[in-house]
Amino acid sequence: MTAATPKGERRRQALVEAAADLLVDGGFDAVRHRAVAERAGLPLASTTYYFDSLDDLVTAALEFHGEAELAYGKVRLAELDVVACGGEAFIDLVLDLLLGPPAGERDAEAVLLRYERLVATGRRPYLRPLMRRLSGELHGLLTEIFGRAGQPVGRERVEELIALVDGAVVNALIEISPDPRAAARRMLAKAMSSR
Amino acid sequence: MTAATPKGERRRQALVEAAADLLVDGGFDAVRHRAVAERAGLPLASTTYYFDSLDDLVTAALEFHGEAELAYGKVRLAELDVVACGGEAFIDLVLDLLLGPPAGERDAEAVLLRYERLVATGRRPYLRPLMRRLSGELHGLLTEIFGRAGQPVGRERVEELIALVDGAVVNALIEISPDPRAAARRMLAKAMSSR
DNA sequence: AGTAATTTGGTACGCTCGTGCCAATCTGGT
DNA sequence: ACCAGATTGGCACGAGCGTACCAAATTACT
Repeated sequence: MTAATPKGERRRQALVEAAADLLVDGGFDAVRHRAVAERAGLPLASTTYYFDSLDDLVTAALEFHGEAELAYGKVRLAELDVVACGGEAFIDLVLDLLLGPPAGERDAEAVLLRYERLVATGRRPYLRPLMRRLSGELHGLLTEIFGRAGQPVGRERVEELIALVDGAVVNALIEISPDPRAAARRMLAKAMSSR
Repeated sequence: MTAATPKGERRRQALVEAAADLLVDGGFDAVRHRAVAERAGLPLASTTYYFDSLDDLVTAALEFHGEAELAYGKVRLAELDVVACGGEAFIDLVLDLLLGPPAGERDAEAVLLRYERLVATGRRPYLRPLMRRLSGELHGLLTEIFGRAGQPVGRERVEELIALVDGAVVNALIEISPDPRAAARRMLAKAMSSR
């Protein structure tokens, strides 16, 4: 069900944002009708009025969150300063695109959803079209960043670097005090310096 | 609670195996008291008698499954034929260690748990000690395989190759017809030929 | 054989969940 | 102002969940 009224559209959007927040805080399991309604300050039934099912709500929340990430990436791309984009700064830029802006103490948690959603797609085929689109746009963004920074790369090389970062992150998640960004940074620095 | 009787120990083990099966088939969410009891052909209460909580049961199931994987890896290591271990065959061996034996049509599903558990550890700190141990043993096994095959590698190189495979897999999970093994194979072949 | 400890398994409690229902209310077009 | 359609929100149903309980049965040990 989609809203037909401006106010209705605002309510629907509030639900999507509340669901996206829950997604970040507690993962897929945290997105429940009642939790979403409460966080949005709306009655329970509004969640079933605007979304055919919980899967619909989860999909909308994931799309909203993914688009926000891409928007952040586009901003970073637009404000890219080609001259001040040396090795260190460039690596940080790539990491910010792939993992989001550094979140300090809560970095591991902030990064987690990026991988939960990949793995979750394995058991939720209905997420595949969305995830493929988001992933494709991210690849494009990254390719453009490399080109703009004077290091043009092919599709294979981009996929290789992304895989390296992603693999480093998921393996870092099991550490006592996980610092996935640092692990990814190490891998990325080594891979980019050796070519 | 741990069993004090031989029969009790057998029952407990049956529960662990049933839970491990459910873990493979349906992921973490599928491991429920009732589902485990039913699959093991035991009454519901046996699950709470032998395990203090569901987390305990999940942990035991994951440990059982992980040990089985390591045992498989050790077998492959033991039967390694150094001469017939050329590039292609060696890559397949490494993939089998990291992803388990090829499962044909259901390969994507079989591989999935290996990554679900990494990501799940992000929100379940109680899994960290176990996952660290399993991961450490796998790294050791892989290092030994490389050495035995006449390509000794350092810790950093092993971690890099593992990250490459893992990253390739999680990114392959969102494809229409996921073939994570093929994606990992491509990455691995390229990385190992270029050095 | 007898007693104590362990194990068994049926049952129930309290809770959360997704979802359906429907009278009341609001809104936009005429 | 009026009315059809959109929206609201309180409520309840049935299912599944983790877990506790406890009398009966079994087992281990002297």
